[in-house]
Amino acid sequence: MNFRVTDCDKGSAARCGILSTGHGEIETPIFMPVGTQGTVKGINQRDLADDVHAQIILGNTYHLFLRPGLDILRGAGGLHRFIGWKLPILTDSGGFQVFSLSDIRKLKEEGAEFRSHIDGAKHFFTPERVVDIQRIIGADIMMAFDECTPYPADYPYAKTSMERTLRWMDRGLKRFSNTDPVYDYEQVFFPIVQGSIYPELRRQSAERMAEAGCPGNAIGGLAVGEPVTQMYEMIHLVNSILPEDKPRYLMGVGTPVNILESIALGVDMFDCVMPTRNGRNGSIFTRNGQINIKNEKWKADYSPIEEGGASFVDEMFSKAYLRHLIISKEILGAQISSLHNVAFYLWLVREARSKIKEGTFAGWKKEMVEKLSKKV
RNA sequence: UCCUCAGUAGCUCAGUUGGUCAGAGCACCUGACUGUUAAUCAGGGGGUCCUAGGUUCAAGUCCUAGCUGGGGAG
Repeated sequence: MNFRVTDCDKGSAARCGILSTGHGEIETPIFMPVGTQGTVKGINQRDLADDVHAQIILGNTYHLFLRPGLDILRGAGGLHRFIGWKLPILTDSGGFQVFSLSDIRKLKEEGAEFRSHIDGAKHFFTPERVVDIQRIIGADIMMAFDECTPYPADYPYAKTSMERTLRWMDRGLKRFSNTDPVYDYEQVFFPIVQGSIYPELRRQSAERMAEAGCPGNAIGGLAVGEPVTQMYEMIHLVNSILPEDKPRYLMGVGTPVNILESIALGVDMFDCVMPTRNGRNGSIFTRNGQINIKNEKWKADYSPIEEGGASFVDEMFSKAYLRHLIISKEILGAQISSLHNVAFYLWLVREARSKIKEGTFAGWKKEMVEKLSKKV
């Protein structure tokens, strides 16, 4: 895998780059829609590629391992073929599930034991096994197994957690180096910086990642409840340590404003469930702010969802119609709002790239942040 | 005409032997949602308990009459 920074913003750490993978090139900064179970919920693969212009999507190791399972994925020839997606895929390792499914897992030095939320069966995930699984899934970019440290975490816990994640990173990287892709394209391995909100821990973690020399690095454990200013401080600190010539991936973030601010801090890759999940629940992101389409005020608003919006649905359907669909719990409502929101996110990063290239990013970002912060 | 059952929130209904009995679900309104156990979750407004009398310290709860609706008999 190769990463090439093509343009740098003068007023901030924002930059544009091209990341080439086994399934083609990705322009950064990029937003990666989340497709946990081999589907970006509510959006089919053709719309995802042709309308949304997604360049890469996510899958999840834990969820795909449980269902459909490795035999089915291997039999299909990997996740790309299984789901009919020709562009790159990044898989999260299950590290987030260590956090989000804390009730049904036991954390040990060796790894994490999960009780399947589907049938209760026990499964032991180790840093090595998670690499093996991601080999079989066939992710272009596979993530190290980590613990997404919960918030708040006191210093001793955050330190223990961060250090274990470092040891897991070493083990995962070793397994990665000693194994080959299952299919006929390159796979790469990204480690994940942890350390909660403690600068000292973040620094240590980031330094070790930098040393490891992987083709890309991720920042995890943020946007889990801490104040946003602290999140930005951590990103700023970590990005000052992570190598400039490698892509930086901020995991699980975030709101459109979070994304713009983080691009300004030098982040290149993002993923978040927000556009799909919030979309299903009636939140519509637009250039002029966030809309709760369930609100009564849209009941008879026959204007387009978003004039000049990024998706074909924006001018094809009205707010009143979308409200009707969402309130009636019609499947199409979830589909339209997901498509709109994800297209909006991709539009946002596309605009950011072009502003960085033009050298007008700072002013544009300021203006956008103001607009995007509003509730309409 | 008689018998019988029912009448409690916008809707469908819970409310034990009269004493936190003014409740639920849905609907409506509003809010959350950040590497997806979420087409989810939380909160809010809203009722002269059909009407009028009566019994009782106390009545959606018991009694009488009426009104409305369902079922049945003639």
